[in-house]
Amino acid sequence: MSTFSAFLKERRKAVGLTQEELAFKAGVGLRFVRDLEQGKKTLRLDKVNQVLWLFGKEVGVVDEKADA
Amino acid sequence: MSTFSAFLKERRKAVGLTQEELAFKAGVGLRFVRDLEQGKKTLRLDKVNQVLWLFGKEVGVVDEKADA
DNA sequence: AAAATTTATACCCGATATGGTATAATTGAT
DNA sequence: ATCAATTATACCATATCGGGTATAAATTTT
Repeated sequence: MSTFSAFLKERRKAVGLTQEELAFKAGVGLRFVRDLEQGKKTLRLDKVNQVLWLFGKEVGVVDEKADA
Repeated sequence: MSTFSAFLKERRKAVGLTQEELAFKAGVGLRFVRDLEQGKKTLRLDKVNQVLWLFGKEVGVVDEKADA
């Protein structure tokens, strides 16, 4: 499950950004941010990282079903 | 940095599997396992998960530069 | 309430990841 | 040191991701 979806959707709103603004800041396409928040599971690792880095986070190994 | 590389390479050897066996068990191609352990950064999230699940782990959000 | 903004869904296209295979290099065993 | 097994690198094919755009739906603002 894309915990990324929940995490980012919340974080983005917390700092008051639109998907479009976030996409621009992260250097990814708007479509990607949408797919990401929609929970698409086949995203590319590096692109996800580009977004997470905006929040001081990144993709890593966690225990199964764990919630970061 | 693909912490995945280090994590999986070590874990795989710990259980005494070859890349080929791991690939088969995970249901991914041998080439993918190789790319993964080689630290390729543009891998697909779902494929990485297929491998991590074999070890009770998965991809998740972690603090930047953190080591799981 | 309507209007405006934001988000979701659908389509096309180009770039590339994945899988397969082959070969080279490396590692391990005898 | 030789031979076997494992791993690394390279090439080709197919599938699909990411970006862009357009439209619909949903949310927010007034």
